[in-house]
Amino acid sequence: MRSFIPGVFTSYPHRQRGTSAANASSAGNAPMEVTKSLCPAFSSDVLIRKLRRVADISDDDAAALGGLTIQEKDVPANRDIVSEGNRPTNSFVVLDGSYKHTGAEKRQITSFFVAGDLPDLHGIHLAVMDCSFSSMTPVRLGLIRHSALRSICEQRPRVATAFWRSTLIDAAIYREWVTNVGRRDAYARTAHMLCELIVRLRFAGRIEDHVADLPITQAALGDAVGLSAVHVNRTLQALRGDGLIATPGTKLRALDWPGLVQAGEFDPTYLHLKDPDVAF
Amino acid sequence: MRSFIPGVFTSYPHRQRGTSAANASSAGNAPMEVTKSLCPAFSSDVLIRKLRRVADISDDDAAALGGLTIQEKDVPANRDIVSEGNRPTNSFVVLDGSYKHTGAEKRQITSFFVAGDLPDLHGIHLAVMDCSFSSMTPVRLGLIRHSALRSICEQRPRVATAFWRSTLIDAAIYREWVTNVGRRDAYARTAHMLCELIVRLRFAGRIEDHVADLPITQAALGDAVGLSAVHVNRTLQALRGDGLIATPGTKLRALDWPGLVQAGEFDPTYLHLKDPDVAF
DNA sequence: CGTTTGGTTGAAATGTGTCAAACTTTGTGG
DNA sequence: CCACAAAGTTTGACACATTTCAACCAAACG
Repeated sequence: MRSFIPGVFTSYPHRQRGTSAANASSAGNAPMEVTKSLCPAFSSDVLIRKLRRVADISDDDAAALGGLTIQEKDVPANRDIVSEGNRPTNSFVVLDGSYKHTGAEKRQITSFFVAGDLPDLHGIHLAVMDCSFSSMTPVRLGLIRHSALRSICEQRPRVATAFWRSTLIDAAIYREWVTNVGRRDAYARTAHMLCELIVRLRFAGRIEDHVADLPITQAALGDAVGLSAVHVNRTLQALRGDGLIATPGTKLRALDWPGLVQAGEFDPTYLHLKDPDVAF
Repeated sequence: MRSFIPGVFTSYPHRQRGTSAANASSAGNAPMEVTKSLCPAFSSDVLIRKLRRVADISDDDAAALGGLTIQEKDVPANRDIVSEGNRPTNSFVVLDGSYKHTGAEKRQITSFFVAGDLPDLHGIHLAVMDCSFSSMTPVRLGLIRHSALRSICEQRPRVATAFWRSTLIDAAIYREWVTNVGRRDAYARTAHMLCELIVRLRFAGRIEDHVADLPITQAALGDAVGLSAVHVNRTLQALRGDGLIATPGTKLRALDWPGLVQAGEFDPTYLHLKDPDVAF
């Protein structure tokens, strides 16, 4: 009985030519085994906290957000939530657990998501998904109907701004990933990715005692940084050997945060944190 | 006397540690030699056409957009327009010419922009720029104050949606670039990039007789796809050798569009074109 | 307790980068 | 309009980071 792990989500393009067309047209919600429940108190709390990290939200706005109908769903690990080509009518917030974005053979993960994140918020205005989302660990999601999101955006410009800003930060992260994958060698690249994950987990309140629980397989890390699993392994060994990190079990501990930051040429500006207390 | 070339813009993170801090804090508009002029008729026309390609814009909305004050500026090639760390009070639309997004030593271009694009629109809601923008060719820009953009967004939800959608498409393009750089080899990678550029130029009405004017140096292409200039050269030779493209002068002609699409595993879904008549 | 999944290792293959030089085109100033 | 300079392209040889393949080990799982 494994408990929910504060973790990460990913998103990745599907690229399964041939077969994808057929699957893709089967619109609507992707298949997933779920335990439905309705518990708006918790889920809207996660959402509001996230938005407050991203933008200024008045108590009025928060109250309105609290009125949103959020349908909670528990999804096991490694399930597709949304697939490329889908035309979902919901977006979702990650309440707990980790989520990723994947592809077929030559799979590339284009982002990880942690509690509070809104991975497919862009679905409000982009009808057809251009990528897929799936869970990396057991995860709890909060589904919010696009119609509800649109109407709250119309009524509350401040909330609309917050959502917009959230998608802009996602974009900034993608930009940084392009640079990471395009121009840094394996060592710097993985260091950079670990820095980002640590900061985001920290910001989401998911780091305790300087130890992040990163339920990420080395293969998945490789899919994110564009390296083979084997080489990720060797790179992690190098990082450990240099005393930058320790990886007890599924955890990740930054033993030498300044060193790790330097190794990854990590500058958190692109995360657009409202309170950039990134020091570890 | 070189005429304006319909072209591309780029954006790239600066990464010039040390020195950047000093330059960055010199906020406001980046230094550029400009010929100012006020010609809203032309510039708002470019803007409206762009937004109509992106979302549904009523005539009312278009009229409101036509009322925006857009300050035209001519910028020579290879000038910084906005630098990482800046806090600009404008965004700009590319009216004509090409624009890129750059960095220092290990420079990575994270996007190209063509006429109609709004490269730094995210500046409305993200105060500090996390990347730099500069011109690749002589370019004509249309500056629009953030305050003006914000107020039109408040008054006209449809326009706000269009702008938002535009930034979401930018994000989708970044996502695709991550995949491109992370998982495709040099051959597929460059093919994919050429496909994207051709489609976007076509969509912007910048392709005549199946020939795109791509005033892009091979080094710049390399900075975009994460390859060395030398290897880009060899890859282009391979593409030419396979009869996929021809590059007479600064032009680019897709001799075998289906072949190029296949070579690049190019699927234009991520561009979210309203009218996906991508056939060449 | 066997099976699966993920981590670790080694050796060989290869794609891409680097360096350096020649060549070609474009731009500039006399 | 020519001549030179600068910028961009092309070529070859070589170095090396990363991939691939294959096997083994450890831990988690049912």
